[in-house]
Amino acid sequence: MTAWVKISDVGAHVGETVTVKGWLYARTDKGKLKFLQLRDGSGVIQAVVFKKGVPESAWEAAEQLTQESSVEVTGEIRADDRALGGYELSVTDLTVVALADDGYPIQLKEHGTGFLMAQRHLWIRTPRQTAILRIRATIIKAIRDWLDDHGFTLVDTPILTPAAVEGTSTLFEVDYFGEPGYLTQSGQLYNEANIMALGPVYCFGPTFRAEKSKTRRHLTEFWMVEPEIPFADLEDLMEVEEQFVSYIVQSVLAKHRRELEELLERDLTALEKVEAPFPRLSYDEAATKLRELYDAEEDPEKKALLYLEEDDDFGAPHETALSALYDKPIFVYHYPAAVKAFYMESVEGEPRLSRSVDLLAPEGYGEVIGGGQRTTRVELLEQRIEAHGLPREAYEWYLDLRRYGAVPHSGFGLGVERTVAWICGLPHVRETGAFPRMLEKMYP
RNA sequence: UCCACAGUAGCUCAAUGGCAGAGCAACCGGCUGUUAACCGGUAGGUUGCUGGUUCGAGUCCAGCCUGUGGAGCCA
Repeated sequence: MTAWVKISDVGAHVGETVTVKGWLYARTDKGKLKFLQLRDGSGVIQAVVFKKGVPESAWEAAEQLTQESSVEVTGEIRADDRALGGYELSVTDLTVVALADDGYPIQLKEHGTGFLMAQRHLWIRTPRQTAILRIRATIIKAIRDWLDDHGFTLVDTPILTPAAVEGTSTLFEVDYFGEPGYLTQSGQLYNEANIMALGPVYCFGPTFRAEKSKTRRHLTEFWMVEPEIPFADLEDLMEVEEQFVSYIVQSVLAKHRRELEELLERDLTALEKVEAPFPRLSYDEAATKLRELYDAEEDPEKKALLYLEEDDDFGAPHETALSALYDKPIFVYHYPAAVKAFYMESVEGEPRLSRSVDLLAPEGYGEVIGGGQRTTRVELLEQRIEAHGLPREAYEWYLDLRRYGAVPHSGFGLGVERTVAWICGLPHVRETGAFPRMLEKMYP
C-alpha cells in the first residue's frame, strides 16, 4: 500500500514509493521517455515515465494524456537537480482519472489578458495565479489575526442597505420586496454603532460600487476590512494603521518569499522596508510637493496630469508621483473637507480641513487605506447631510449615536485587492481574486 | 462617461489597395533528459458587424460592437 502525498510534501519522501494525484500541466515526449509536469494545487512535480519502467497499460495511458487530464501517478521520489523544484518522480504506474478534451485553451505561452479573463475558470490553474490566490489568503488571515490579537471584535455588517453610506458613489440597486435596496459600499456607519456596544470592532466582507470605473485599481465588487475604534483620534488611528499594514506585509514575506521571487518576480527589498513608522505628510505639505513636481516636469503630457487646483483631491497621477518620493507607504492627512465624506471631523480652528488620512502604498500603487476621525457633532452632521443631498430620515439612527454618549472615534477601510496587487507587484487588481467583477464583466 | 490604440486560424502575430501567411496548439509519425524541447507530415479562415468608395478592400471612409491602455470617481 502506497501513501498518497501532496506535491509540496514530496521532499519528506525521498527514496519512497508514493502516489500523487493531480492534473497534467505540461508534457514533453522523448520517444520511449516522457516528462509529465503534474500539479495538484500544492505544487508542481516532474514525473518521468520510461516505457520499460511501467506496465504496458500505463504506457498507453500516458501516450493518450492530454493537457489538464487528471491522473494518479505512483513512483519513487528522487532528488534531481534536472527537475524544477528539485524532486522527480520515477513512475512505476499511472492511472487516468479523466482524460481532458483536446485543445485545452491555455497554453504555456503568452496570451492576451482579454482572452485569459474570458478563460478565468481555467487560468486560475496556472502557477502564477495560484500563488496570487494563496498570498491573498495569507493577507486575509494576517488581517484577521492582527485585529483579533489587538482587542478588535469581528462584527458582520449588512450587505443589503436602505441608503447610501457616503452618498457619493453609485450604488447597485436591488428590489427589496418592492422597495429599493442597495448593495453596501461600506459597513462603517454600522460599525460606529457597534463600537459603542463592543469597543473596537471590524467588519470584513464584500462591498460594491456601481461606478463606471475602468482602471487598473477598480473592481465593482471588492473586499474591504473596516476597523473602527472608540476613544481614538486621528493620531491614534495612524499608529494602528502602520502597525497593521507592517504586520500584513511581513507575514506575507515570511510565508511566501519563494512564490514572490520565482513566480511573481517581486522586488523583495521594497517589501522588506515596510516597517512602522511611516512618513506623515499633511495635505498642504503634499500639495506643495506636488506643485514643485509640476513645475519641474518637462514632458507636457505628464505635466498636465500633475496639475492641481486649490483644495482639489489628489488623482491617481498625484498619488503615484507623491509615493515615488518615498520607499515606504506614506500617510497624507488633513484633506480639505470638501473632498471627503460627510462624517469627517474637522480640524480645530481650520474648518477648511478634515481629520482624514489616506495611506498611499509605495511604487505607484496608490491609496490602499482611506479613513479618518468621525465627527461627534450632531449639528455638523445635519448640515453636511443636507449639503450632500442625503435623505435625512435614513440617517436618524446615525444621529442617535451622537445623542447617546458620543465619543471621539476613528476608523479606516483597507481594500484587500489593492493590497494584494501591491504586495504581489501586479499591474492590475483583476488578478487579485479568483473571479473579479469589473465594469460590464460578469463572466465567468 | 471621456481620450488613445487595437480587432486576421483555438492562441500570439504577419500580409505596398492586387492569390490569406508564419510560429505555437490540435491530429499522424520519429526521438532515453525535456523544462514554452526538437525533426517530418496533416488539417485549420464569413479578416468583429453593417454600410460605403473602388475594376478590385484584411488594407481606405462612416457608424456600431468588443478588447487593451489612460483619465475622472474611489478602497
